[in-house]
Amino acid sequence: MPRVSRQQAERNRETIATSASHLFREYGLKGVSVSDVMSSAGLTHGGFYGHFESKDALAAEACARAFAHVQSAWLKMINEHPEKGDAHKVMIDHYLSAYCRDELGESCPAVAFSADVVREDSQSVIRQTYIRGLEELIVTLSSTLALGEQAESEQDRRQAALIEMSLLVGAMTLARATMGTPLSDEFLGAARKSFEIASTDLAA
Amino acid sequence: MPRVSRQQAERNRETIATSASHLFREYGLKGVSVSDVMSSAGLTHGGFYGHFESKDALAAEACARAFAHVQSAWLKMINEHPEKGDAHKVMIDHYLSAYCRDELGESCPAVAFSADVVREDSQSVIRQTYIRGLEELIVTLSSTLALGEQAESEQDRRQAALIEMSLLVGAMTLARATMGTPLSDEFLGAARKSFEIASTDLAA
DNA sequence: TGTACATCAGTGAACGCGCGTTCACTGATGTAC
DNA sequence: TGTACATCAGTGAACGCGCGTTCACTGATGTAC
Repeated sequence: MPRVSRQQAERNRETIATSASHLFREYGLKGVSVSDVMSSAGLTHGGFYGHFESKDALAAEACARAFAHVQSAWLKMINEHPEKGDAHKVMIDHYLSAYCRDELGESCPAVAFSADVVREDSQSVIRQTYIRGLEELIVTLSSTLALGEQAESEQDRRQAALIEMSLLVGAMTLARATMGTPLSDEFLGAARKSFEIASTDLAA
Repeated sequence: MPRVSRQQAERNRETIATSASHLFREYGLKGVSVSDVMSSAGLTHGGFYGHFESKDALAAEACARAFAHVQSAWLKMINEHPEKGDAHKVMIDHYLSAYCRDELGESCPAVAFSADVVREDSQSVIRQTYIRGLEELIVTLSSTLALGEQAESEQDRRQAALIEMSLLVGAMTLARATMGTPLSDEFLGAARKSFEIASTDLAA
């Protein structure tokens, strides 16, 4: 059934990218072949290079899409919780939920792609994509911070956001690596508690 | 030059395991072949299966060795800094140093193996090795915590250790992924600052 | 609107390559006398 | 201590396999009249 309509071809491209975004996050860049992605999209492997220049190019696009997805989810939460600090709490609770830990394919790209990105050289497209996506998440996270009443500097906000981002990524990484043991829930619980205490401190 | 002495054979096994421990941390389990490990140890690939049952078995041993190395480094710091809280500060400062970020081959195994471990099934030897090593690091880290004067519970200590471990792993992961950009140093700096503030709070 | 034909999205065989693992072989080591 | 021989650590060719990528082909789509 070759030669589908242009509209269908564009839809196929979307499906390939979406499948890749999920598969790469679940199994890693080297744990998924081009054939895996294509059959997951209901196609055969040969047509791949009509849509993407290389596996690396697909990986970069999959990474960008994953970041865009988290970014829009966070913006949605911010819109839906206009009261100061509410959105922040919702975002953190969702990020550190057991659901988010278990659904590897929906994983936060900052966690899922980190190991692969570290091992790419710094000029690679996926690395640049990762850094841009991460920087945008930090800015968004920073915007939700309701620090104390005292005049806090912009640097304080950014620093707080960097620490929070690190804690989110670290707790999720370790909770995933220890999945199936009590330690896994302990990591999520401890991190959530840490955010609660910080909020209380700031509110006081 | 086949048939070396038993002593030399045992030394070769050590070299293979040590090389693997460094290579796997730098390039990931799937980024290093058995041939890579063997030639890094100055041997040819064929002899590998005389020393290890499989690549997976080598990976598990390499992971165990990396954890043992960090554990002994921490215990050494604790011994050398008996004053309350001093060892903790030294450990944290070292962990979050630019040197530790840049030397991927010497990397903390909790960071380096996390992505590979997440993608192994929960019965795999490397996963069990990782979890045991991580749990031991947490206990050691917990033992260095000088919490406030008020009677803190054992749960408080453990929770604080889990949070600290998460922050260490997250900050290092993100600093590595953003290496070569200013953001990388920002992550390390922000995390170090976070530990300082926590210490000040506790001291007060 | 209908026909003729060029286009090109998708197929599946094929490419060279490197992987984890096996194995017949070699020759120094270790042992029995 | 010296000799004869069994052992076995390391070598390198070979195995089947799956990878990323290419390409000749097919036939429905898109277009020109």
